[in-house]
Order: sequence, then C-alpha cells, then structure tokens
Amino acid sequence: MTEQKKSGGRPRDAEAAGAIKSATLKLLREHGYAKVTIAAIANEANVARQTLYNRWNTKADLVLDAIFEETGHYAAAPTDDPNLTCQLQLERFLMQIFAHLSESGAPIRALIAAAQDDDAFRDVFKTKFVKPREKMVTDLLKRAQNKGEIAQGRDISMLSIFVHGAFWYALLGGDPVDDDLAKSIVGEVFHPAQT
Amino acid sequence: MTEQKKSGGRPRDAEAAGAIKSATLKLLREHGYAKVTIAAIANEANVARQTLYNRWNTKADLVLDAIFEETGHYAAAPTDDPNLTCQLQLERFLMQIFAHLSESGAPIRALIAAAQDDDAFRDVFKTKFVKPREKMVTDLLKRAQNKGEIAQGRDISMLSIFVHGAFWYALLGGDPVDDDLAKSIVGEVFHPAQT
DNA sequence: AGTGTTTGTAGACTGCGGTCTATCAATATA
DNA sequence: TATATTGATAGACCGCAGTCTACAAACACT
Repeated sequence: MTEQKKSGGRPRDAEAAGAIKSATLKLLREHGYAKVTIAAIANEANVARQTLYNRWNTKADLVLDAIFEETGHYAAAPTDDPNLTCQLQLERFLMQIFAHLSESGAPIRALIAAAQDDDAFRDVFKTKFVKPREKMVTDLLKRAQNKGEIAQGRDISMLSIFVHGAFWYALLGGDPVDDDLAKSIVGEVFHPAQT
Repeated sequence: MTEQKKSGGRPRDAEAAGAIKSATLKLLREHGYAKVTIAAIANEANVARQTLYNRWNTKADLVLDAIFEETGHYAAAPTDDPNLTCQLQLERFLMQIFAHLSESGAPIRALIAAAQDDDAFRDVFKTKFVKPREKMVTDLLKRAQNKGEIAQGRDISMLSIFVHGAFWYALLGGDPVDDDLAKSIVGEVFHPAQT
C-alpha cells in the first residue's frame, strides 16, 4: 500500500508543499477563489508552476488540500459528554462548524462549485469533507434517540440530511450561516411541536 | 421603465434567440455543461459568437435561460385541491420536480456551480429559480398548518428549508433524487414520530 | 438619397487553467 | 566516477471564455 520509489532520484523540496499551501490560503483570503491564479500562487511561493502541478492535479485540488489542512482541526468529533443533552451537543457542534464556515465560506463554496463538473474531485471532496461530518451528526442523533431525546420512530438518516441540507442551502444561497441558524435547525429537529 | 430605443437601428434577428437556446439545450444534453463551448453553440445555431454575447453575458446566463424556458412549465404552483391532503400535494409536487431534475440535473448542478463565483448570476438564479419554488413549498406548508396537518408550533420556514436543503444536498452530492426521496422527506416533515 | 443608430459577422486579442518539452539539479546504486 | 531516476525550472503551447475592433446590413427619420 505504501508508495514505492524505484530508486533514488532527486527528493522533493520539503518546504515547497507548505509554502504553496500557505501562499494559497493567503491569496485566497486576499482575493477570493476566482481571482487567485495558479501563476500568482506559484509566484508567491517562489516556485515554478509545474512544481505545483507535480503535487496537485487542479486548482480545486490544491485549494481543497489547503483549506482542509486548517479546517481539520475544527472538525473534531464531539465526544459524548453525559452532562450535556445531545441537543446541546449538536447545537454547539453546529455553531463551531458555522463559525468556521463564515471565515472560509467563500472558498468552500467555490470548492462545491468545482465539485460539480469534476467527478473525481467530487469523490475526494465527499470523502474528505462531507462524509465525516455527516457521520458525526448521524452518530450524535443516534445517541439522542437511544437516550430518548428523539422519538424512536423518527428517521435518523433523514434528520441528518435535514441538518446538513439546511446549512448547505443557506451556504449556497448566500444566506447567513450563524448561531441563530444552528439553534433553529436543532430546535426543529429535536422538538417538533406536537399535533 | 420600458426600454426605449433612441431611434431605428437594425432589428434583432427574430429567430436567433430561439435557435441559440435550442442549440444550447441540444448540445447540453449530448455533451454536458463543461464540454459545451460557446463556439459550438454559435456554430450549431448558425450565428456569430458575438451575437450570442449580445443577448447573454455569460455561458451560465445562457444556459440558465435555456433551461429555465423548458423548466418553467414544470414549476406550475400546485393549486389547492381540497380533495387531497396537503401532504399528498407536496409529495406529488416534489416528485414532479425531482422527475424533471433527473433529466436536467447535470446542467442545473453546473448552474449552481456557476452561481458560486458570480454574485450577479447568483441573484438571477435565486430570483428565477430558487425563490419561486421556495415560496410554493412554504405556501403549501402554511395551508397544511392551517388545516391542522402540521402542528401549530412548528417553524414553517425552517421546514421549508429542510425540504429544499434535503434535495439540494442529494443533488449536489450526486445521490439519487427520486420518488423515494420525495416520500421520505414529506413523511418526516408531516409525521415526526411522537415522543 | 443621406444620416444616424443598432445589429450581425469575422477575426484578432487577452487571460487563465492545464499540458508538454527540454534542460538542469539532486539523490541512490553500481 | 558513471548511470539511472526523480524533481525543479523555464517557457512554449492548447483550448476556451470573454472582449474589442472594423465593417457590412437593416432599420427610422429627414
């Protein structure tokens, strides 16, 4: 499974990857996804354009990698804290994600866009980004159902889709993705008023 | 408010717009959004490239217009049929939309993508495409609430977001957008199991 | 007819993403 | 030291979206 180099060869510049990713994030924040050119990134990182393409296939790949590196920290799965209700845990988890999205929202939207006309990239994006978060929410909802915070008969996977769909919808539509949204989502998922 | 031409001038070719839109839809179906070039469309429509840019600003604008023309028919608001439950009405409405999406899903995904890095286009897309459907669903849900099919305390706007978010999420993720999804969504919205 | 205005056509041009090639630099192995 | 291999660099190159220019064509008004 591990990559096998046939023999020697010139080793990759150890600093290049980091420099490129930093340059990417910097320019991304300054100018936004659409206006950042590969040439500019290469230039900022003091590297040839081809060096960049040696490591990533497309602009989207690179940006995904750069964003993912810094975003990885935020995506820590919430450990089950028995002192808190699952509802509160989910609320906090969403708020945490949303807060980060309001920082990197624009580039992430650009990534979603890139995922639409590139099958390979969509797979990577789903695997690295979407699925893990989906699982965290689903697990949390299951715990809530086991503890009786959510009725037995409810469709957890559909609720999970509701949660994710709601913030994707807001994100893509350009609507605010903030604490209020998090509270509204969680409130409606956990406490649908009775008939 | 009405556009005022100062004087005469050569009139626009009456057939051009239609020919361009038809060519767009044809090539779109044959090759998909990414592979369709403006040049190819102009060629297929027997028109100069510039003529096309005289009428639409970008490729996305043109495609939106072309798709919207044929999709307009599908988006007829469901009139309130007192013989049917609102639940059934919503179910049928969604099925109708989903069936259409499975035809034009790919180009529409491309439009969503295009909307991400173009503010002006996003506004048009929201106004022409998103908002009308959002309103139809919201109205329907309100009727359901008035008739008692949905509990008074529930947040209609959030439910509407759930509905739309769910199918956007499925659409963008490449998951099937079919009758089953429609039923699951509607079922969970109308009949959350009681605690 | 003559003038002004708008559209259509053809083609050059710009900018960017991405590919490809030739050449040089840095490593391992013999 | 010689060879093979891999990475880095610079620059040419392609395709496409979108712009711009020059000119011809079709209208209204005088």
